[in-house]
Amino acid sequence: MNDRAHRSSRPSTRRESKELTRQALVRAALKLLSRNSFDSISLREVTREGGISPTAFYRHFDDMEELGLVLVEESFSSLREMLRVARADPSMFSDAIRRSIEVLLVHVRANEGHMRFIARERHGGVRRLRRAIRRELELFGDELAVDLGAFPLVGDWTVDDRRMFASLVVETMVAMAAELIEASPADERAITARTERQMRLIFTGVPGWRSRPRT
Amino acid sequence: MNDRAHRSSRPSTRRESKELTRQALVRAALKLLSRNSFDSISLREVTREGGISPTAFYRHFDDMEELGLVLVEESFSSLREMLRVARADPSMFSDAIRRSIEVLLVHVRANEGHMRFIARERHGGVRRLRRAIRRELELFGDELAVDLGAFPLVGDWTVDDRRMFASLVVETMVAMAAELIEASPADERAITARTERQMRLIFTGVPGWRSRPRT
DNA sequence: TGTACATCAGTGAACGCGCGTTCACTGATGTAC
DNA sequence: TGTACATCAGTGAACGCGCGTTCACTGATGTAC
Repeated sequence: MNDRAHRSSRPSTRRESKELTRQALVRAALKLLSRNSFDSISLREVTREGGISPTAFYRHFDDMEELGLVLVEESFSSLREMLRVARADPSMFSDAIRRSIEVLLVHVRANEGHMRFIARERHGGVRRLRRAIRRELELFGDELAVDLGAFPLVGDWTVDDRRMFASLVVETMVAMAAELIEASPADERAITARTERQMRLIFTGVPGWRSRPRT
Repeated sequence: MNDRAHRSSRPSTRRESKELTRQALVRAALKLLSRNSFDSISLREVTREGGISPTAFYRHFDDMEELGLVLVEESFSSLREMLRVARADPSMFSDAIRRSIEVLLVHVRANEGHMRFIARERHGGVRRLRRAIRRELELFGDELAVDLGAFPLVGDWTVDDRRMFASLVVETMVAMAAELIEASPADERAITARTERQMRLIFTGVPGWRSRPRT
């Protein structure tokens, strides 16, 4: 009993190796997605890249769409982790805009596959992926809306206005990420600098914004 | 001689019907693109939808990519036409933001195929299409930067600041268009209203923006 | 205007290829006692 | 601990299908004289 409980508390070798194969498939898909969009890569390509036979794919996913949904979850959990770490960063208070852009830049460079997947499939050819990504971006925006409430004045805005604000920020940041992925390192500075000025312009409007409920 | 000149001044029946077939292929591609992304639709699908045999495709385009580039040109020439008409609209002066959003809304509803193509292939799986669309969006932004110079204060900004401003506006407008395409008519009002507030927030920052050359 | 020839948009058969999915299987890992 | 059986991740052959591209062709339209 003790021994059994002990064994089942850590994954068996079989489970472990299945998990490794699964991760290989996910990584293979992300690699192929750097050149093509999701609805044009094939199950056979993914298994070839992942190093298993086509038939073994079904031991892990019902079909390609299910793999796509896993990619959505993965991509956004890494984004949420980014937000969590950023919140704990003390330099956020003194220079939030510049620091946020820096954090996103680092995240994009460290998670190119995930960010490209989000940018590409957000408006891509697979409905369920579009919906899943839109939903995640909305949740992300809601989280950000709370953080934005910590800025002077914004805390007194209506919930609706904070959401409007957050979605503008999210949109601007996603646009920067998408552009960075395509750009050469030489253009990096120009892109982040322009985005920073755009963010500053947006924030410059804050003191003049008259937030009232339900016009 | 007179007779020949006369004949060649209007398109022959052969040219006309070739042009009609070509347009049928373009329309067929746009229709298929409402369900899939460009790199996952096939030449045979396009010709099937267009009502000709697969082999006749090559009478009009070298390959699918060339068709895609034609779609980019078409999509942006309709967008530029929109901008041209909007400029001549007298109500633009009194209520530019609301009116611009209204114009774009009408354009999206009248040109769903084109706008979906831009949103989808902008970050899609075909490199040449991404580049062509990015280039067109930059040109569009440059045109808009000139128009924005007509606003109070903005006319005195540096070229670089006007471009930064224009690209923020373009990004926000493209995001609205992409969202409208996916949305049900019931959500239309909420989307345009939110975008209008975002635009107003951005413009609220204008008086506070200190534009100077080369920081 | 009439005739003889050139052009060329569109056809249909054919090709080799990669696809998603099924099936019966293998053999290593896990479990019961 | 050892044995006998169960589980199940991964295999390889096979299927029917749609793909892009080639080729020689047809016949209506266009052109020269």
